[in-house]
Amino acid sequence: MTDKLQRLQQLRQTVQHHRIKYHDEDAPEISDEAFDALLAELVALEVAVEGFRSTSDVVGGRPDNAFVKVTHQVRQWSFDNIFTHAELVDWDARVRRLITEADQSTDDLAYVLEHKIDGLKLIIEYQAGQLVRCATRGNGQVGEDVTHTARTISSLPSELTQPVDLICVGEVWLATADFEKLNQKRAIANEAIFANPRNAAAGSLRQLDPAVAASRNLSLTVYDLDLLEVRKTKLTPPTSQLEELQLLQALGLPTSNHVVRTQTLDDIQTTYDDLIHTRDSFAWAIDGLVLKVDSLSHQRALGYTAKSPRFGVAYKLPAEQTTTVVEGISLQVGRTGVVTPVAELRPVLIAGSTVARATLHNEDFIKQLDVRVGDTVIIQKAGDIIPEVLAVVLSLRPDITKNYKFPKTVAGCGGNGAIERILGSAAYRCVSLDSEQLRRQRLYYFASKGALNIDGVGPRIIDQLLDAGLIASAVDLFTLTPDQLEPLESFQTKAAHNVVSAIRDASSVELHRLLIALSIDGVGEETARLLADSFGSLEAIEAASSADIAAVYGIGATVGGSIADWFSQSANQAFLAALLPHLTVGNPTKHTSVTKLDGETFVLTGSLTALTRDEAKDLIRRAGGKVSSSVSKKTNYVLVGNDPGSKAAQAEELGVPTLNEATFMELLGL
DNA sequence: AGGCCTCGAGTTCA
DNA sequence: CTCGAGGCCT
Repeated sequence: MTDKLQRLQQLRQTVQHHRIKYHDEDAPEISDEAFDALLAELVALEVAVEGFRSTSDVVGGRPDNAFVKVTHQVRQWSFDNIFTHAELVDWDARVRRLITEADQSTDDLAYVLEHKIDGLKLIIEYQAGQLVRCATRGNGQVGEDVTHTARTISSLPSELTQPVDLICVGEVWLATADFEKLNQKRAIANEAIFANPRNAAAGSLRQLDPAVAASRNLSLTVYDLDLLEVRKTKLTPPTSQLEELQLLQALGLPTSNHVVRTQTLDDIQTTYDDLIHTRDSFAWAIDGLVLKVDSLSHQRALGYTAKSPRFGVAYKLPAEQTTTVVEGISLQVGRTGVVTPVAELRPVLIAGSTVARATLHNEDFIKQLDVRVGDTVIIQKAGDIIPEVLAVVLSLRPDITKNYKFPKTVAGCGGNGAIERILGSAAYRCVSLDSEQLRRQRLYYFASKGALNIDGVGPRIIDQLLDAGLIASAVDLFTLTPDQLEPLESFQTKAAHNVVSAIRDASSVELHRLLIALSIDGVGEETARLLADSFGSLEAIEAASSADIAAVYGIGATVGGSIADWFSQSANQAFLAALLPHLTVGNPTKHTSVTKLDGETFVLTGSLTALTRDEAKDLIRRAGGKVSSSVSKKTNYVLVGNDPGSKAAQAEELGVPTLNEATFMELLGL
């Protein structure tokens, strides 16, 4: 290290130290004049050694431009995502329709395909060919100034080949190999590891100290031209996305070598399928394929929705995976006393949300993966929602780890907290189901949507009521008065009345909902409906033997036994006797022969617009149809709403006809 | 014994 | 909303 460099570093540290003392701690150790002298020397050295001023403009520990809000001159959109070939076909059809409606020809419609790099969007501004500002995307309208760190990106030219004014957009990325090395180093240094290359790139750009950013070796791929001032130059404005890329390249900006222009969907699908297999062979991480309509005139015809441009879309590669660290393994006790181990993860961003926990299912699952506290694990979101632990990265296992031993006792279980393995199952369950926590959870369930559906009374409210001693069991809910609630913290007069009236509303309850609310083993929505419909009243169910119940189509010996057992226990009988006087139980009415959908089975996925899912289910049942929760060959129709889950794809696979909301209403004659 | 299908449990949004 | 496990039917 040269003397100058060393001096520079020492100066930086010293200046930073005094800044903090002065600005943040209000306890300066040296005079203002002395500080100014140090700062002046630092600025001079920075220019001499690095060619630009970085931390020299700092006030209170930050460069005064750093992270300053920047209002983008051109709004920064992001494309919608698609995941399947079917969605691709739909998108293409819509593009063609809209172009035709705009009186343009689709004969020359072409798409440009680019890698969707897993990085961080950067908006770059040049004036007269000189780099003046770099900003993050932020919320699309306002970002943050990161010029001081972006300047350290070696492929970002500080001067263009022509003295133009322009604003362009690119992706800042960290090579996968560098990302992994960086994380290993950080793991050894006991620093938080980055979840993915995108976070690492973002973290590097958001450094105060450009030297740190420089050490990260960031790269840039520019892919879009937002604004170009061609006066005073010989340039002609581009008329297509491809020409934009060529122009950006000619100006000295780094563009991608992996751009494809095509007119066919087959080519797009082939490129996508290839990318699934080759994504790991590129230096950058790829999370999809960006498709853009090539012609700018077509793009203008297509325009924007409130959320995103219509002329492009991101065709996402399957299931994002990432790594994180298991910081602990905790045990959850469910309403039924089943004990589930859960991995407490270092929070990590995956598929658009932060994940901090993931189920480890049971003892066998933990053994099979050999997950230990301290391990780095690979996780993914199954169906883009539920985080799932896939594997342990053994090479990153710390020196001292212990294999996980399932405990013998669990806090939250009744009695001494003992648990036992359920016969013939991988799961453990509390030996004693009589504990404060379990009663609490059964009470949450009692009030929940599927059971009594007491509006606005969720776990939080129930906790307050229990803790204040206002209720001991579900029975006590029905004698609450607003006066009792109002003294509680967080309860205004109105809220107190709302809660009491919600409870009153819920006291008029359909039989099957009451059955669900009782937390009988093996009794969920469907079984409860079967019971209600076959026996007609609670008294009839109470009187039935386990054989009587098992005789019901859809209920077998195990669940039949569990139901009869529940009603035979004196504690449960006492509970019912106390509860029933407060309720008006609605026995099921025999469906009068409306047989429009006679016996046909429906499965719902996605969200509906005109109806709620529950309303749709109700309509189906009232028309004599059945609602099931998973798609099989026996399913007659799958009703597909917005943002459908995997069931839509499953329907396609099994050849089950799908309905959208409109065709569904038609079918029902509405 | 094979397949269908319900239950139960996980989680993260607005 | 989704999946795995296990109950239930054929």
